[in-house]
Amino acid sequence: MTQNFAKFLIKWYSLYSRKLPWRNSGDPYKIWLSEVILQQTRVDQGLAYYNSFVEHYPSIHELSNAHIDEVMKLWQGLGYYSRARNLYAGAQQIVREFNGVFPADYKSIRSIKGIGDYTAGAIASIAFNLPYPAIDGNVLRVITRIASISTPVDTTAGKSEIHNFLMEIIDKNQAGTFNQALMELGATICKPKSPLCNECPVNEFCIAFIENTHQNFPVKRTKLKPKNRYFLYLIPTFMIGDEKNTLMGKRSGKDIWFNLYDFPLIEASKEEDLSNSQLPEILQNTFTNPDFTVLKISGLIKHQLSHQTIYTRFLHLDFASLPKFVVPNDYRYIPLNMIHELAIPRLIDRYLSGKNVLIY
DNA sequence: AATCCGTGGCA
DNA sequence: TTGCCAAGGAT
Repeated sequence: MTQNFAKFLIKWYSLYSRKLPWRNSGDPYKIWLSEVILQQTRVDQGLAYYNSFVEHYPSIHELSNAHIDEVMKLWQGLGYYSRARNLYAGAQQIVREFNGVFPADYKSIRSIKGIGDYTAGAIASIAFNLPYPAIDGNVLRVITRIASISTPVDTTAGKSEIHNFLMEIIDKNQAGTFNQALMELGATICKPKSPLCNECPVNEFCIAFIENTHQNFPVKRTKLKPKNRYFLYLIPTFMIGDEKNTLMGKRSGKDIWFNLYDFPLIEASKEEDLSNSQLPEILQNTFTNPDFTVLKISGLIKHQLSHQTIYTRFLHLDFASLPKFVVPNDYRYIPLNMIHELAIPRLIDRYLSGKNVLIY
């Protein structure tokens, strides 16, 4: 399959590829510039920036002698501005370490600021015809479909599997063309949604096409979709001697904020269960002594964690006696001025200092 | 391994 | 309209 795959792919590329200014330039600088501009960026969006950069800085020499302010100005609006800073730093690095000549070996290319695995492979293959794969998002999608690879692509195992597969099918005599063709195929035919499989030059090699499973690829590590949680924190206050206290406990178990301290917590599965109308019942089910007054209830606060979104309200209760709970627990008496001696979640710290994000 | 960086396309 | 997503590199 290998030979015909590359043959069909490259034939298709020669006939149908978009004509872009950096293609066939053979200039490592221009290829580098285009690859950096196209990181996370569509061709349509980056094209004008590429032309502008080439005009202002025809070679590494001009770029390395530019002023950073001007470089940033030219990059303005394109986003991911560290790319511009790294590009500039990279130009100076090439002047300093490689006498101003773009290095022609993978290791040196990879060492340049802002050049990672993908960009190094792209430059090495396109500018120097070295047999390295260039694995961008397009290639990831194309290859997982062709080879029906279900290993998540955003894992070390998945990346290495794709890399190994590519090393088997890459045309080592024209790796640059092969890589560009693969990316072009991903961008124009093997699209994320509604791929144009009937126009695909290599569909006969594609397991996903044959099995009609293209929509299953690429697989990404199931990022636990942020789950919503609804908290009601009770902040009871009461006097012990002449000192005002509250209750806090050390969190345990498998949940978030393990070993941090927080207030008595009521958690519900939906926001309505914590609405004002539910409060009397909640309090009745929580405390055995009803000798408290409700001082204040906060608005709804949104707190974003990596894998969950927590909506919280804080309810301040002032007790005439020591709070007694229906369900036994390990809450401890904490003088108010001692709260900040304890490790507490950012949500609570921000609430206490008035720096939280209110939904309403 | 997880998070941040920006913008535009898309449902 | 809002919210989600996009896969590169550095930290």
